[in-house]
Amino acid sequence: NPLKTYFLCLSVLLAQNKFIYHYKNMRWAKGRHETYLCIVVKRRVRPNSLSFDFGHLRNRHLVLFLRLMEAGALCPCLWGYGAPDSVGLCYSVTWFCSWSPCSDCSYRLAQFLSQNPNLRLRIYVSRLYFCDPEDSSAREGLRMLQRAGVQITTISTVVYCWQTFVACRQRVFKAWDGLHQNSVQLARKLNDILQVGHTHTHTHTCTHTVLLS
DNA sequence: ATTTTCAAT
Repeated sequence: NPLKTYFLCLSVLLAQNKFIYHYKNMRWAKGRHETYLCIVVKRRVRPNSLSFDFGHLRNRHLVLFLRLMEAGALCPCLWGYGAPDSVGLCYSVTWFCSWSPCSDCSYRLAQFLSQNPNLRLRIYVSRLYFCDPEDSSAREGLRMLQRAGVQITTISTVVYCWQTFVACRQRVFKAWDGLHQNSVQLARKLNDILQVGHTHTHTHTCTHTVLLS
């Protein structure tokens, strides 16, 4: 039963030290041989009611989550809410990834999303996974996600994650050194990656800048 | 910056 497996793998709260270690957005993240994925699933049940699900997965469970989405596990019947008129159901899914998705995951996600236009996905990433070479497939994967309508941004503030996914939530989040600066640099790089293929907009922006200066 | 990278056998 894939759904049972999903709930077994989905843990709700993350230990503080785990969260900080894996979500640190430093440029050279040594030893992060794991990927953490915090997710929030919002589902519009009726025009004025929302259901809300959250938790975190890691490593292979990310692939499992993908597989479950592909298998239709987000369908209301499987989730046990069984609305008979589920035609207009809308999902809003937010991912907070420690590493950005690899090219394979991006490809599968994009494909899944094209078949499920009632699902909106936002992805926040702490670090970019294998995105240094300009022609890397990981970069192309991120662009593919963007074309599939995914909003990809870097995590600039982790307070929401801290309050939502981390145990001992009463403790105030203390930002690590360079959190903001790293996030600015990362955002710039991500922007560069996503700009490729949007040359018209880019040219326009450049012209504008030249005129101004 | 010369560096990092989905962790289970």
